[in-house]
Parts: sequence; structure tokens; C-alpha cells
Amino acid sequence: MATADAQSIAEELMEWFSHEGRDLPWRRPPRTPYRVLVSELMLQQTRADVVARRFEAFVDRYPDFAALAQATLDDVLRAWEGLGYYRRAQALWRTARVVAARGELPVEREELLRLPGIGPYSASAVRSFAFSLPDPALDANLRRVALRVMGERADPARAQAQKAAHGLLSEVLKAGPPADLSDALMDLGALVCTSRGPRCEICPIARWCAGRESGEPEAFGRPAAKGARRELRIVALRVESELGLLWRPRPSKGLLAGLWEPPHLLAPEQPGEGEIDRLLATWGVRGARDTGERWPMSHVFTHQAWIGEVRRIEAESLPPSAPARWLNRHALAEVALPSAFRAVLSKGW
DNA sequence: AACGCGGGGAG
DNA sequence: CTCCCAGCGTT
Repeated sequence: MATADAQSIAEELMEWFSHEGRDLPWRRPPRTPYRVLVSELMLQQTRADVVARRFEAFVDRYPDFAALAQATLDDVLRAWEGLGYYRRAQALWRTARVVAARGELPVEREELLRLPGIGPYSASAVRSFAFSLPDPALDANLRRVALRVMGERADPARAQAQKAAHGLLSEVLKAGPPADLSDALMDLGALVCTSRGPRCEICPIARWCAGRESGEPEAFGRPAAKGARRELRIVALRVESELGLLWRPRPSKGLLAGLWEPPHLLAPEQPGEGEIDRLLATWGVRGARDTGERWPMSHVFTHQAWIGEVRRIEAESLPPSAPARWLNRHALAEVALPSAFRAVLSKGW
């Protein structure tokens, strides 16, 4: 993005914002650090129009850090009722106590990040809205707008995508009043450059937008679809000896906790033969011979899908590395086997 | 990187 | 109904 483009984008945003910007309670003067912080905590994962109905009652009851710090947590939680994510109310109250004791809200990013409930977004929001510093607050709106302008397909949650968005928007915020430009970018994301059904025909910065030029602006800047699970390739081994099949218990926490598993490899790409050999060595298998027999297996979880094959291996009847064990037919019937690995037992077991 | 955490608005 | 929202803290 050329400096001249950042300048032009800033000018168009300011012009558009002057007549299309939203009138939101926390934007009205005085835009003090306290009011900014309260609004930002309320706005975490909560739409602006919902917060707009609740903001004034809260700051009327607790007008400043001192008032909030003196309240009991129970009272603050009651004032938060209906807003959800009640942990935010506790964090705000704790931060108020720190600030009331300290005197004022810090300006430095690192110091803000140490306060309860203030993460990367809120720290930047305080700096841009309360102190008018060119520090883009990368919420869902600003990420989406930036990634569409850049034509960047990356998942907005990824660090790499955020770095790119930060670079572009820093330039824009330096080309005008950072607080107003941040307001404008938020409103653009909420009213025009929406997650679904963006209205490119009325967008003031469409001329600079690669996403619009591509003809599929919706394809950029959206969170990875919930249903779109990660696909992993799997090679599971049916290692046979005269004593049975090789299995071991999985860790007691996490996916399929405590169930039993056979030797297998999971990776985004098909594993190489060397990895199979190392896997067998790790399990303490001696005299392994690949029979060449293979059959397909697949399993779909909520968050990931395994697609691959089972390979039949023959090995010597020597003790494997703990906690792996040879399980005969009787033992296999006694332990818990995830259905994901049932395919290992087909073809004769 | 992936979850859990509330509740509501929009399509 | 599903998707998504001015995210953070924890693992």
C-alpha cells in the first residue's frame, strides 16, 4: 500500500464517516479513558447495538474508576446482568481497583496488557480511542476490512493475517485522526463491509479493494467455517505377532482420552516410509515385515477428519516398549477401542 | 492453536 | 435453524 493510497483511504473514510457514522453513546464527549474502557469490555464479542442500550445506565451508576472500585463485585455483576460473559464484569471491576489505586489508566501497551480483561484488541482500543494513538484495534471489523482490501485469504484468526492487517491499518491511522479513523473503520465493517452480503456498491474505499475487484469479497476476512474441519492423513498399522495385535492406552486427557490406539501417523500430508520405520522403532517392534496388505480407513470428528489406510505388519513376539502391549482376541474385547480405529480389526479380527 | 465463556441479532 | 458479533484467559 503506497503512502498516497493510505492518505486517500483516510480522506474517503473521514468524508463517509461524517454523514454515515453511527451515533453511539460511548463516542459522545467526554470520551474519557474510563468510559472507553467500560465500553470496550462490554463490546467484547457483543454487538454495538446491544451494548448501546446498556452503556449509559452502567456509567451513570459507576461514573468513574473510583466509584466502580468501591462497589462490591456482586453489585457490578448485577449491573452487568443480561450482557453475558460475566467474567468481563469481574475483570473490569478488578481493573478499576488497580487503576483507582494507581491513579490513572496507563498509556503504554505493555502496561495495559497486564490489566485483567485487557488483551491485544482492548489495549489498542484504549490507545486509539482514548489517547488517539495510531494503534489499530484489530477487532473482527478491522480485520475483515483490511483483509478484503488486501485480497488476503488467510483466516483472520491467524497471526500472519493480523500482522498484515496491522501493517495496512497503521498506515491509514497515521494519515489522519486515529480515533475518528478507527470509528470510521468500525462502522464501515459493521454497516458496509459486512461479514455476509457486503455492500461494495456504496463503499467509500472500493477503488482500493482487491477483494471487491476479485468479484467475491465474501471470500476474504471471514473466520474459518465452523463446520470446515481440518483434514488429516492417517496411516494406522495392524502389527501382528503370535501374541496378538499391538496397542497402547492413550493419554488420560484430550481427544479419546484413556481409550486404546494402535501405532499410527497423523499429518496434513501422506507420511513417508522412513516415518513408518521410526514409528515401529518407537513402539519397540522387532523383526517388522510389511505384508503389503492395505485397506482404507476414515473417521470424522467434530473438529477434524482422518482419512487414510490400515497397513498389515508382521513382527516377532517380543515385548514392545511400555505402555504398549500385545493384545489377543480376549484382551481386545476387554479394553475400550475408539471406533476411529475399528478399521484396524477388520480383515480377520 | 483450540476451547469455553452468554446472549442476541440478522439472514 | 446457522452464523457471527468492537475478545480474553487458559491449556
